[in-house]
Amino acid sequence: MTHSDKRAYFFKIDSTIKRIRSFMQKNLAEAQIDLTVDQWVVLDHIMPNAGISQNELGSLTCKDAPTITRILDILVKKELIVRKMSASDRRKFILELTPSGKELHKKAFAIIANGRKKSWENLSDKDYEDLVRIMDTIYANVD
Amino acid sequence: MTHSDKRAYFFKIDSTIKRIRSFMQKNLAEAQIDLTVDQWVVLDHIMPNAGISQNELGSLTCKDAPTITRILDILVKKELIVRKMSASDRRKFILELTPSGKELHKKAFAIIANGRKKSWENLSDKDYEDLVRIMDTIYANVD
DNA sequence: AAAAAATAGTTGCCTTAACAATATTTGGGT
DNA sequence: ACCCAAATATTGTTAAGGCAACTATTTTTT
Repeated sequence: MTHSDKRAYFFKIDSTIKRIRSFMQKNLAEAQIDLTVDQWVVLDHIMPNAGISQNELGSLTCKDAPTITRILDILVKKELIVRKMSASDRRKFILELTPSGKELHKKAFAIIANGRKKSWENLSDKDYEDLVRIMDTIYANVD
Repeated sequence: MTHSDKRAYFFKIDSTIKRIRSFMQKNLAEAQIDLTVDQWVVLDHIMPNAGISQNELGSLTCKDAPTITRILDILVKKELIVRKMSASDRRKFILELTPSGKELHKKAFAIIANGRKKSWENLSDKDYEDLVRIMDTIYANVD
């Protein structure tokens, strides 16, 4: 491995993740699901965490507060989630999926799971372990 | 490895690349270099390819034509590159770094190389091979 | 109890990304 | 020579990310 190979690793990851994103987006669109990939990620993290606050959601999804605000604005407009006032802390919102939000989540989950399977073809469990370890190591290195 | 682990691989890569990007951005800022990471990527691809066209640059950097147009607009405004008319094809521009563009590239390269070294700590050459293979496989799977 | 600090969320600005539509130029086929 | 298709670059729209500034609450400090 040469130095010039090593140079490209950021770029390699960056272009791959862009491809995966666009692949998933295409799959959602073909299934007539009106969600962006990031909207999906947010929806998917509210699903098992009913009552979560926006800040907590931001930590889970690795998105900053303004980004969360804006994505939630869109999800509220699409009537997939509701923001309820917190009784104990009037600064906070309590986030919950609406019935149609739950329904869409279920439909989208099938599409995403299928895309994930396809995108992982020809790769092994060992590869997955290695990938996670490498990502976690880099993550810690730049902390 | 459980199914729920496997679920997260897109998210794992996505959050890691965001961290690396922000780490590199911080390093550039601390070195008083007025470049975003994507502006750096574009500049770095023009450097060894003087005379390249915008479309070719887009292929090299995995960015679409509108994105290239807008990043180049910024680089031109910062007087780091120039767009020259192509003599043979009047649809094309010929891209070149200015003297101050070359100077900034040199300065930024040192910062990026250093950041790359730090971010890869505790990882091996074998890890690098595996990472590249995994990324290339996924890339091909979603093509 | 009053002042200060921390927390939760929003808004504004700039940059990047994907997508669609457009203008201009070039090249191939007839 | 002419028409049509392809190639090159630009503009517009919507979404998302990072950063800073701001409001409204809550908590801590004194």
